[in-house]
Amino acid sequence: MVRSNPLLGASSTSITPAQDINHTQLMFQLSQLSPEQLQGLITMAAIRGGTHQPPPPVPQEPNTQLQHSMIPEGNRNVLTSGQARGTRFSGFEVDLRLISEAHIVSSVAPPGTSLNAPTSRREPPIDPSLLETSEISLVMAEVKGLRAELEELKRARHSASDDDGDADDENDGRQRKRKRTKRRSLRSEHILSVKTDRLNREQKETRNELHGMVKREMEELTGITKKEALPGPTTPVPAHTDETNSDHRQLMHSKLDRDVTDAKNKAIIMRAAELVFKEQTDGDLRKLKHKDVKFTEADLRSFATAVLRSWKRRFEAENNGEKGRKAKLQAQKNKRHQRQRTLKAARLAVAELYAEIHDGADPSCLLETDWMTEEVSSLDTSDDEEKEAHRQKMVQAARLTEKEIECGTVVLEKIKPLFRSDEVDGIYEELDQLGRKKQKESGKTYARKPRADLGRTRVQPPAVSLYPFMVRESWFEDHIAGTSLEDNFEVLPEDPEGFGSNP
DNA sequence: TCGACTGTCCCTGTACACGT
DNA sequence: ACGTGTACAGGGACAGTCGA
Repeated sequence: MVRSNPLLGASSTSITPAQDINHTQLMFQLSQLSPEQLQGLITMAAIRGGTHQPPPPVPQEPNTQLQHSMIPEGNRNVLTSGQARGTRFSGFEVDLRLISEAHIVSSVAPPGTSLNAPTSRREPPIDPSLLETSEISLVMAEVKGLRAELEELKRARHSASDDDGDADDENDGRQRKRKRTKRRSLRSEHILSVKTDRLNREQKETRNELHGMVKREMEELTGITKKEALPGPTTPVPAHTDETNSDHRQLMHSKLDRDVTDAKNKAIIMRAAELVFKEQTDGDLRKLKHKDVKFTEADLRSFATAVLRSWKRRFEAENNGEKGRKAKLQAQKNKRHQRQRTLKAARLAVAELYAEIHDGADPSCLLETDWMTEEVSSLDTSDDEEKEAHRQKMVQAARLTEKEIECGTVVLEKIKPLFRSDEVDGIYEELDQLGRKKQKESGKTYARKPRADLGRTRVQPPAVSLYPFMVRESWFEDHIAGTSLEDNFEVLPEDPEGFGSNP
């Protein structure tokens, strides 16, 4: 099979299978090298390709001699044949195939005898002062960039496959090869974008710190802050004045009516990630609490994208009628759910006390958020008159004073789930009493929104499986049996210890 | 009287799952 | 890869209590 190496470009001639170096594989191998090793390879390739200006005579180091001597006769012919085409990097022509071949040669050499020798014992192959001005330094910059990119990919692969981290670097080449063939997803490319429960404490803290930094950077770049209304598509872009250095600069204008992939949005994401990455990888400017947690610029881009999505959502809720309505509904639902959780937490707080009174019967397992009474502040209707009439009923049921009514005191209406049996209702009632008693004994009483019970109930079965003793028989027979709801809930095989049929 | 502390309620932002 | 729906943690606002 003959195919061209994409890295060598269109001008590349056909090459034999032996010379066919997979781009990714090659870059991966190159990434394993130290800067000195790369420097050696580039120098060798340049010399063999005839593009390298010979440096002034310098004492030949043992290792550079070894590098040279390690090239077998056949490969030397290739290197010197001049048939391989070059790739132009910043005005300097260097043959990547030559580099790759030189690398293959070096990679099979015994450790310590070639390029694999420890960095500390190696000297630069040419006078370092020459590198500063020579074209090689430009190539080095290019290669350095590629190395950084490959480091990101390598780290991502490690984090995606397991949590062993750097230990994988010690694995043999066989395992590495297996890993390389693994399919990559975008998620796996981001160290800090893996599921947060797979991160350790330091990584989580660093993640939060970086997220905050990226967000602040984006706020500065766009002028968008939490308190202000989000700018619309036609809002003029104001000039930003930095009072500390009188630097007048134009704010970057986000397009919140467009996707995060929109060119302007993308530019903001890239810029914010770049600025934070530069700052937080700079030894002097780095402010992160944990100095050794690794992260990539891709992580920061991912965070920046999430920030922009969040703004976009807010913008749409403010400006799109249908989406705004949905957002309001969701907020209402969240609020109700939150109250159920509060109720659960309050009952959980006295569960131990309950168990002490009832021979160790622990009611904690009966406290699912989903099983708690709902508390709603208004009727779900768009009819204002109906709403007001319902409020009046609540106000009366809660026995509000005239003053409280005038102040618009909010009353929460209890909506009891109909599935609950008398026994479980009794347990909840006792827990609530214990809670009230506990608070009374502490001598502290706090203002709470008044509650009203107008007798409304919820027929829907809960999503969480029920214990048999919790189910009200009449509810099942009247509302569930024989209906489509019958398949919508599940009853556990037996009651918990201390309750129902398991006293 | 005032500041510190605490409980309650709710908003906001983040994380995750899922569909496209 | 992206948008969307949803759950939930964190923290702010507010109000009541307590002790100096």
